[in-house]
This record gives sequence, structure tokens and C-alpha cells, in this order.
Amino acid sequence: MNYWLMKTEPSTYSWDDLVTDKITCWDGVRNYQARNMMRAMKKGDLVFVYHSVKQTSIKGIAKVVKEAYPDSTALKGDWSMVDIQAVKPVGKEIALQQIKKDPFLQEMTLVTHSRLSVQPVTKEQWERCLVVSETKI
DNA sequence: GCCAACGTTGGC
DNA sequence: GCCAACGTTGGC
Repeated sequence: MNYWLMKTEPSTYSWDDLVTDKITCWDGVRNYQARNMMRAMKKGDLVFVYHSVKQTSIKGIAKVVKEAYPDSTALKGDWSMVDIQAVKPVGKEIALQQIKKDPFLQEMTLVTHSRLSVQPVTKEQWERCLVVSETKI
């Protein structure tokens, strides 16, 4: 089981949109590092959904329901997408500020490589986030 | 709206 | 292969 974090601009596609859709294909990723992260995802892996730009916080948990396959929205190039399904919202949103202040979360990719839109999360970071956000799976 | 950080493009 | 110019992301 691996853990991940995916960023989205809520004005484009929000956590609430995912809850409504239940399942969505995560298309439009055009960054090789992010693409490679998606290719490493396995069915059943869990994903934090993070809102960038506005709110800047972790909103909810989703799971991978379909592993990487070609991104049909890509007119050229070798791009992939995965399907994720909403699992549940976090108990309390985790603000970026909070992550930056938390001594256990300093190594999160959100802090160290903030621009990467699909990021790995360690088991320790994942569990810390569940504690901080008062979330039970 | 600004701007730093980063990624991509293209001329040489 | 280098690097300047440019575009994008995303925090503030």
C-alpha cells in the first residue's frame, strides 16, 4: 500500500466535485515527474486531495480504482492518467500553514518540492496527517 | 497582482 | 549540450 497526494485548483476541479462524481479520471497532468508518480500508483492506494491556490489545504481522501492508462485528452506526447474514487473527507482540513509548522511533516513534498502536482506521501506522514486532521479510516 | 521557483523551448 | 528567454504554478 502506497500513499500519495494530488493537487487540484478547486476552481477547476474541487474535492466537492469528486464527491459528486464519486469517481473521476485524473487527466491533464503534463509534468513528467507527476506522470511517473501516477504510473507508480496501484489499485487501492490512498490519495490525499489537496486544494491549491485557494484554501491551500488537504480536503479529503480518495483511492486509486484504476491504474495508469493513456490520457485521452493529450493530443500529443506520452501522458497517463488514473481513476480515483472519493473515500471520505478528512475530519478537519489540514492547512498548508499547519503542515509547514508541524515538526513531523517538514519532509512532505508539499514543503520541499511544492510545485509537484502528484506527490508521494510516506506512511509516517500519512498517519501523522490522519492524527492532525482527526480522521479515522 | 506580484513574484519566486521551476519546467520547457529553441537558437547557437 | 548550453543557456537565455519564456511560460506556468502556486504561495503570499
